[in-house]
Amino acid sequence: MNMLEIEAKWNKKWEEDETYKFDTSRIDKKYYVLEMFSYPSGAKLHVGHWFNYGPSDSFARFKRMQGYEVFQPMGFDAFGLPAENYAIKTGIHPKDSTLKNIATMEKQLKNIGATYDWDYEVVTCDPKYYKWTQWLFLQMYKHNLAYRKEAPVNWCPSCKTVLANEQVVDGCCERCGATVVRKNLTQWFFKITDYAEELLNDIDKLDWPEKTKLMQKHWIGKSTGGEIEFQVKDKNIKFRVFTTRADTIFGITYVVLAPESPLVDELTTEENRQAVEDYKVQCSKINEIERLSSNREKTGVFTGSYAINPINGREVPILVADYVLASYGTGAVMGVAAHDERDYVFAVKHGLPVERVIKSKDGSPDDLPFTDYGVMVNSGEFDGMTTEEGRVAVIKKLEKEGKGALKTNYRLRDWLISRQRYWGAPIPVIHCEHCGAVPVPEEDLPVELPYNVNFTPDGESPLKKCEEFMNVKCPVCGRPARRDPDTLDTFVCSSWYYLRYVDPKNDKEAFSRDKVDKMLPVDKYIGGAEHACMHLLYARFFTKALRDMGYLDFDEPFKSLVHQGTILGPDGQKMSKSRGNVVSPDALIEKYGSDAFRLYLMFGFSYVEGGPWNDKGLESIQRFMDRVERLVCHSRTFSYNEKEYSAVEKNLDFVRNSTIKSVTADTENFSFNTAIARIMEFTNALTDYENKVSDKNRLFKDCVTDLVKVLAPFAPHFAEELWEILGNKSSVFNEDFPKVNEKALVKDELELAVQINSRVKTKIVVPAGADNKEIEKIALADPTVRKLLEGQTPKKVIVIPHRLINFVI
RNA sequence: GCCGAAGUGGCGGAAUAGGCAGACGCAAGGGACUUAAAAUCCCUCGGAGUAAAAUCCGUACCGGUUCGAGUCCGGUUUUCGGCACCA
Repeated sequence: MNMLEIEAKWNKKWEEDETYKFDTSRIDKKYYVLEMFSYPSGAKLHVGHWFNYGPSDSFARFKRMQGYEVFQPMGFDAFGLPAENYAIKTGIHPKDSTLKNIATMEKQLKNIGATYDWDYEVVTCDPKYYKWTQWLFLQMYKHNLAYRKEAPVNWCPSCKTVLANEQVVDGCCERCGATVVRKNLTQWFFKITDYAEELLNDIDKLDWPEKTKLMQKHWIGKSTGGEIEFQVKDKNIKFRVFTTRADTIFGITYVVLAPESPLVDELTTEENRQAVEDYKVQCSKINEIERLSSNREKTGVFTGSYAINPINGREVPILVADYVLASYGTGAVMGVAAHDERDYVFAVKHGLPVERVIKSKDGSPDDLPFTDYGVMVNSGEFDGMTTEEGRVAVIKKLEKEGKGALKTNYRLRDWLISRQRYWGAPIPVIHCEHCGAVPVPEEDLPVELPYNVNFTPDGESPLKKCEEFMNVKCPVCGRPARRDPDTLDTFVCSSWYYLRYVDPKNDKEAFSRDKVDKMLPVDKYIGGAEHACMHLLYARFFTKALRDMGYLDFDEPFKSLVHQGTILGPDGQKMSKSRGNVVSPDALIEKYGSDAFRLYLMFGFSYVEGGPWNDKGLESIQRFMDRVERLVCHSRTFSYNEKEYSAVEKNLDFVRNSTIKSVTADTENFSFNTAIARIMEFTNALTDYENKVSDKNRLFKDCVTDLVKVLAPFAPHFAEELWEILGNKSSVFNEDFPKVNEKALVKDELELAVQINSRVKTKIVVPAGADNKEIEKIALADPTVRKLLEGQTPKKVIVIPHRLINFVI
């Protein structure tokens, strides 16, 4: 077969017949399969894209054959940093390069032969799309879920530009090598923390990989504890710390502020100011991952001020140290050297006292620091309380005095959405000297991204330099005002695209409520595990926020989730241009066809694991396809009898039905490699029958028909061609996926392994219905078993139905 | 560093809920057919051991639980993903 011709033939036919157009009249049977949309990078589709889209499409086809009306849209996550960097390097405008890349990728995606309905395509950089991204921002703003505050950015003092984390290499600018510092800018945030509790609680309802759920739980990072208020000695200043271990309050020997805490300036005395300022500069050069590294030396300086422990009036020094983060809790912690690992290391290094106030419950001697839960000692009225009791009792007491409160804290931070970049959706806000930050009226959307912009980095956001964009009239007072020069994080665009897909041409609203309520949630969402915490959490947040605003009526966007693994380069490294290990499928597809290529990807790798690329097995896939083709062609030439099944036929029927059963279950689980292995076994059994049985039963022909059907989702063009060869006029994808005849799977006899002391020694055959007693009896009557037992009476007999019997002697 | 996951033949990978490790395939070796090659078909294929068996060892490493561990528990180690401005 010339696979290229066949693929072209069927692609054309499917398009003409609109085989895969979503039929809205069957919406009650809908099944929404969604793959994470692509970033349109310059390169062509690589092996990784195919690994994502090919198997997902096979899954979609499988669902279609099960009778579902499958909705499988495709689109592009088109804004983002790479296009802008490319523009800076080459002068090619991000819009031009992006649209060109999209055109190329669309063409290539069509070649996969997937069941995408391109009528529903979504492109995030299209003003018709980002109009609604901006509208969603306005809704967030209206519902108090968007606000501005100061937040640090990576700043390259030499390029005078903000850098993405990715552009910072070992603390230096990737372009010029200058040391990157942190600098505060006023930026927009979404209040995702308002939903922390619900985001956490609903995780358990999701059919997602357990590891992903766990990662999100840790990311949200709920911890229950309390806030404790400290009075600063000789100053009219109070501040709070968050702690989960209020029971250690008598052991506080110092207090630490994050270097970025606004309190630092207020609390630093004149003689300490220089040292503190120097320290802050030093800290601004270190990133958070390094800062939190527990084996890094714990640096810090004294502010010169003292805090008063509210429980016992004791004065303790206030220090500044970078192991405390401004973004978590209150940006201040109490130092309990005896009962916290980091505090202990810090205290020892800085000569601070270590005072023990918790002893272990069982009284065993233990080393410092003792971080387990225990019993309070040297703690006045609280002595004898356990950690569990004390951590509440201490806060309760302080609460009565107005010096504390029980408090739940989350590690999750609000979502920073401002980007000081060009290639993104402009933030629809106007800044007026008189009226402040004013949202753009909805009727003025979209705020279109101007084309003629100088995006070379020189200290300003690119949009800020575009006067015709920046200068507008204030929508409230009409006086001259300026637009917000920043654009939205691309994660904002991708947090709602699954909603837009079902209604992409709607120019009255972001999506019709009726449509999303009928089509959502997504039944199967497929994408990389690297999105576990960010994209997947942001999308969940959007859904919940929109629900509360009354725009939709479900709680979770993605009912079921699967992560595909990564195909690495042949060297075992992640594919990248710079490593030069990117594998292009084009030549292989030209040689073997896209079906063989897709089959190989599904057969050769675990879908969830991925692995290093090698194309050694592709030929074998071709051989397999040849075998199937031969079977199909031969099957037309035989004449068949309709006799009752002999043992050979019974066995063939068994293989047929166990194949159907396994392939159904495996495909459901995205275990494509084993599904295809089962189809190969079925093919082998059929070949065997063809070669060995001359008077062929009608069963053979039926099996060949089923073989083509079960293969269809995995090799769509090939199967469609075979289906035609078998004399059918309609598409094989309008057929039902074969159903299991359970009766054919019932065997009269079973083979069991016989173990002596848990080692397999021999096998016995027992009637299928035999109970444990009977099995034991049959085994004991077996001459080989009797010999093995050497006349001994087993101490214990264990029967595992359908598997084995074990004699312990 | 922290969080999450993985480690099985020469290779890709299988092993419902703790029950016959290595399904399926690749590579390799041997054979059949052929003038020959290709294609196709058949056999062998974790290691040691043996004439063949028996037997022993074997799922990263060390230890544990169990009649029985690739699977569960404790520890070690290596690799991969994420760590909030790559998407």
